[in-house]
Amino acid sequence: MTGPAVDELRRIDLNLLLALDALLDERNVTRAARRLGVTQPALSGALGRLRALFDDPLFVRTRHGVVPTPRAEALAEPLARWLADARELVAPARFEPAASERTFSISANDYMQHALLVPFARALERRAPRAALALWPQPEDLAAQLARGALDLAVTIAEWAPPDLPSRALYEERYVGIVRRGHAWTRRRPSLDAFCAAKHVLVSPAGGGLRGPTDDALALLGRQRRVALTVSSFLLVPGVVASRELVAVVPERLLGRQPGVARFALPVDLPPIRAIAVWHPRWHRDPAHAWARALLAEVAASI
DNA sequence: GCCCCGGCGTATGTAGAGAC
DNA sequence: GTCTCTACATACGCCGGGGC
Repeated sequence: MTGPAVDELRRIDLNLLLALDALLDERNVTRAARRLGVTQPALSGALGRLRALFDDPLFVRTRHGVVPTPRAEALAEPLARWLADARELVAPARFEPAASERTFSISANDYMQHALLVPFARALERRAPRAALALWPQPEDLAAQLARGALDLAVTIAEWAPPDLPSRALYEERYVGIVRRGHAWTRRRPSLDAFCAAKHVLVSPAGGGLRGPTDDALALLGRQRRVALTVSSFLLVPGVVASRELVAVVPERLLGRQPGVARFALPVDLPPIRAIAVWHPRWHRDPAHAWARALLAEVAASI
């Protein structure tokens, strides 16, 4: 809206419309003034401004008060509608999951999508059947995507989250080692030497990276492992390990009931995975966003 | 900090109707 | 015709917000 239309609206004082509403209801300036908490002359002044605004007397005096002119009568219904809309506009924002058609865009790596966001999608379908969920891979410019509103939330681990963004802890889990079923390590924990000498599969979502949390933990001990293969997806790891003489270190939940692979005890201590949700501050008080965050935390607590 | 403007309250004026 | 009551309008001063 621009130009003359905006100028017209600028001339309208909401208090004048409230005065008109009270006058239409009470048909008495003194009682309408009392209802609005102002004095009679103040409301009389407001009536004068209303008359100038609408270029109509609006009310004429009678023995027992005032009666509206046809112009004022005609204003009654649209005014009531406008005031109801205005009250709705300033009422506290609400979110109705059952009626919402909002699309929630969430990024996460493929493993977290599998472990957390697939159950979240089921919960969302139950609670907000008309809403939609868009899952995205973790972008390199995560903070920028959140700031632009391209993403509502990102599920990531605390160490990788952009600094200074609001976040909420979701779940913790530990790393486990996996090898092909029947491998000697499934019966006896490997030595650190054997572990470092084995051929490892490393997940590098961005592709090409040759370091992970396992390498950092080994580096603290002055050791190094042999990475023979990198893949871009956690979900590829069990299949790769099941068919070759490779070992991998993966989040515990990834193992599940994967055929052909079995876990083994790691000879090195790794810090737990702390999964968190992060978002941009501008969404912090958005009712729909807060509802989705709470649902995500609820699902995370149940997996 | 000063000035202007708009809105409000107090005091008062005005108009209409009823009682006598 | 005059007084009284009720209700709205007007004059004036004060105050707060906005612009410079």
